[in-house]
Amino acid sequence: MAIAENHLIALLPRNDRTRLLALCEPLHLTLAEVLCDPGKPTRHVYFPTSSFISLVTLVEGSPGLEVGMVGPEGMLGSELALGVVTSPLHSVVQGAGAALRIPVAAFRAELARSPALKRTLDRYVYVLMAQLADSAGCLRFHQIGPRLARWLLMSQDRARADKFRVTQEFLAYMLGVRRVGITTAAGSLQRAGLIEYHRGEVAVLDRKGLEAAACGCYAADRKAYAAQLG
Amino acid sequence: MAIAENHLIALLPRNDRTRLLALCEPLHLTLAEVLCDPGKPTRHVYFPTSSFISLVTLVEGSPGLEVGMVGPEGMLGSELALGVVTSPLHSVVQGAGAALRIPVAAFRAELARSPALKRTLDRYVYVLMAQLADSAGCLRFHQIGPRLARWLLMSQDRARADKFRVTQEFLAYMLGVRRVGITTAAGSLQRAGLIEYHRGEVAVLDRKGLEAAACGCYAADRKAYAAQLG
DNA sequence: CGAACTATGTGCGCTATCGAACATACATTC
DNA sequence: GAATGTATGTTCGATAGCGCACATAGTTCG
Repeated sequence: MAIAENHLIALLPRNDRTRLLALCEPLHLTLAEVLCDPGKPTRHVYFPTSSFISLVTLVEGSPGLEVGMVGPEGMLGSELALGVVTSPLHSVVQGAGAALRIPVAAFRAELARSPALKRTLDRYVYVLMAQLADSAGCLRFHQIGPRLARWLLMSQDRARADKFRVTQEFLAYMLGVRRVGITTAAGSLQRAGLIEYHRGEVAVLDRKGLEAAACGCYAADRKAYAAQLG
Repeated sequence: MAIAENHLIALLPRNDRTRLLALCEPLHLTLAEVLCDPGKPTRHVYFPTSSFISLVTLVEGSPGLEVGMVGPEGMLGSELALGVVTSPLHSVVQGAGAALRIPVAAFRAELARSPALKRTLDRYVYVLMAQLADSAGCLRFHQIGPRLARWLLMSQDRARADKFRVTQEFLAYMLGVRRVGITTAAGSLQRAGLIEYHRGEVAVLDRKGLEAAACGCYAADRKAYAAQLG
């Protein structure tokens, strides 16, 4: 299954890809599952195929804040490419679905063996850094509405579906705002006919319109990814 | 000069260090000099020895926002370790002083030759990522006062002096707030006897007190650095 | 010495967002 | 079909920080 459903794996030359896939164990990620805690040793790397994951930073007893998103275009555990075996971030499953995983030891061995894999990961790390930096600027300068629109687009891309599940409570947590703030912003998007929202189920009705409503960070992120791994 | 004044260089084994230093051109960085623009190809890597540099992200016509700081503990151009020759960020000299620089081509060649250099850079990239993620959380959850205190401590560390030059205007730009916000916050710190501020010259009077006034992000950053490169 | 510039300080009304409490409405289970 | 839980909507007062305009005080330079 899932031969090329993850884009990073798809980018590998045939031989490297085959070897990597041989190490992979397919599994299902369930909503809200925590795949890794900051500081703790990474046990597996994950390549989402139809699932996606939020990267969440914690500072000083704050509730948390999403600073990155990983779906079939990326992977969890890219810090191994840097020779570091702990993640600085929380990783929470945000869209349930399928993923491939590989134990750390096996992955490191393959990393040492496959220069193509190494190069791909290096580039992905760079994309992640760009995403982190963007997140900070977006957080400071953009209002809730555009940030929400951006988030919905990013999720839609990764879920590879026009509908997906997410409560306002969760969204508030991700964006670092009150739930009420989401209620208001989502209400606007809905009234504008861009989305439909009902009890934890969002449907994107007008993709173009939503892109127009989102802040430029969405486009910037995509561009950064495309430049390195497009 | 400057044999081990940069910590990353100091970490290298003698032979690698000697080779690297042979490539280095010492130079003086002047205040507000822009060393690199996002998207543009990196021409040189820089190892500050007594200078320091701000990493600034730009989003959608916003004035900019500091997301990282590089002094004698780090370097500019670590993205080369990822095989990428453009930086995602602006780099602005924030503390004038000495640095070593190496043309990109020579540095890449040395990188290919020295596994120790590669490993050091990889770890540094990881530290930078942690700093970026922290910055985002700090920005969202911490108030101006603690953020300013953190910034002053980070600068003091990198300037390796108790006094350094910085205007409130510049500080406002770095922290992404109004100048007036800095006036107020700096006034508080001064009244509390932690710093002395006069026309672009800050003196840290009470280091411990300032650490207490800073948000936990300062300690977190140091810890992350020490864990990888301490 | 005076002019021009740079750096800091102050005051005022404004807005996005906050925090908390409460009100509905749909969904599930017994 | 009553009860419980989950998801969303509304209201209200509070506040951190904003944008702007203007005041003051060192500094530099002709």
